Amino acid sequence: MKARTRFAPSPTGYMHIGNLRTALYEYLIAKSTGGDFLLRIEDTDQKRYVEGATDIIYQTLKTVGMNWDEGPDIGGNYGPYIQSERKAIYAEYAHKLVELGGAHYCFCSQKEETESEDGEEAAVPTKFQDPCKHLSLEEAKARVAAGEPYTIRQTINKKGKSHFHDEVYGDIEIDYDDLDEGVLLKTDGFPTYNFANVIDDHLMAITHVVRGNEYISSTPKYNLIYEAFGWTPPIYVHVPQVMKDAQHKLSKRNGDASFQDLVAKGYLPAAILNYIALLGWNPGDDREIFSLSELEKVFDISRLNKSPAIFDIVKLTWMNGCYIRELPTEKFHELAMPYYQKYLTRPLNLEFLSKVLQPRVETLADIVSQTDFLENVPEYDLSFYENKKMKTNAEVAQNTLKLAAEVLPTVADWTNENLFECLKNLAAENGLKNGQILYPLRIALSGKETTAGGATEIAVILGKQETLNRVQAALAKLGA
RNA sequence: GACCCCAUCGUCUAGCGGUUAGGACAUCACCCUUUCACGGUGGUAACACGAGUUCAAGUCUCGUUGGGGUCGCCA
Repeated sequence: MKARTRFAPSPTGYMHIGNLRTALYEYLIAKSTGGDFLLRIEDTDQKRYVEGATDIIYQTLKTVGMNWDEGPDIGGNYGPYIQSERKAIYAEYAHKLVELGGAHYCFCSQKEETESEDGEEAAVPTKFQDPCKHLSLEEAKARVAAGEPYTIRQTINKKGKSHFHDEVYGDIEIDYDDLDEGVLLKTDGFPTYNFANVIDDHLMAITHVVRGNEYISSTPKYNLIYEAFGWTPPIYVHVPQVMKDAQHKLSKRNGDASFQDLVAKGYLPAAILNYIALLGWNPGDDREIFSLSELEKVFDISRLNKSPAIFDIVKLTWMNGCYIRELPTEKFHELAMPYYQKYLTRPLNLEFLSKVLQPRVETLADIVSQTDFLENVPEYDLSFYENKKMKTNAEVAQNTLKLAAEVLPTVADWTNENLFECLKNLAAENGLKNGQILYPLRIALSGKETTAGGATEIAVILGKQETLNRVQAALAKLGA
């Protein structure tokens, strides 16, 4: 069966991770069955609309390669795909639903609704008993015709238990009495999510509805609407939340990472996508690295998880490192270039820098901290030359750096291989361990105890002249 | 408060009645080594609790506890 799924975000800001994961699962359900994935913008709440948010949605989906088959920008046979452009459709169906007995006109003000019978705000939320429900249809219509502001509210008269099946959670049973008769069409004529969703999903022939499990409790209400219209409800796929920690779900508020934040921090889109796919789903074997097209091949709804997953930036970081290492060298260099801006005016060997950096950074942003010494040697303590394993200290350094200073100028072809070979021979000739020359040299060139790259690699990056300068400066500092 | 959902190492998870409870990240140790990292090897670490059902329960049932969600003219 070819599935038709939809990603239906509201343009209220940037794309957060949980949202993107829902989109991914929708995309995968469609593509793993050879079906279509569509994009629908749910902008029925004008107050929450954020300028530019729609572009972020397009941008994000495109960046990760989740292309949609139908959507606001490319059209399709089921448009329009922006809910605000479908206002008339909802109104038509809402009034039809009233005629069918699935809804009624309501004239209560929002204030009346939130007050309990004795006029005080209820401490504990109680079910709203709508007095308008008992108005006769004629009377209600007359008031509507007279221009009185109204909403259309769902009518729930069923008794007993409602049942539905969810692909992830199994069979769910909820008492009709626990459902409230929510507003379907607002005073401003726009539908609420509760209504627009049902209408659109049916009209757009959506087969699988994927959404957060916070919608489980209200699903029977949607089914009642499908039922009233004589429509078949879609297959439900409720997915667990993506959490920040055990208590809090990932939210835009507390500065929790959004997709674009992560990208800005140097995470690769493919790695982010791969990581979130595994947050609530697994392939059934030990594989963890998947491209989008590989996911399309192995994805299976039945392997979706029920329990919430905590977003672990540490594991994402590891995975991102895997992706960075797999990048072609030229590609990595290209991605690294923006981080080299302040070094562009210097005669540094940036291609070689990228080669040294690639296997050891986990995010592109790591490049910043790994390269700070290239501009100039930071102040460092002579104790940096102290290293037991390498058998060096400031005294040894003074001697070995002197030796290096003599031989380095003679190296004609300034490559890592040549330099290493040369210094290794120097060590052998003088009965020293390689580390006794290389370690002090690295400190001299970088001023840091740990660096990306060894002594000779740094020498290549810096270039011959700068290397010789730094060795002289270090010797001076050592009092030689 | 009512209703719904969830529960395996710190984290993501495998497990679908019989396993020495497996993998990955993290962590620790060692190896490799031109520091750090990468890579390699090994270690520490989990079935929330209590009753049942069964020859046998992480796996099924019920309860308890803990956590999350819903109860908006937000989605």
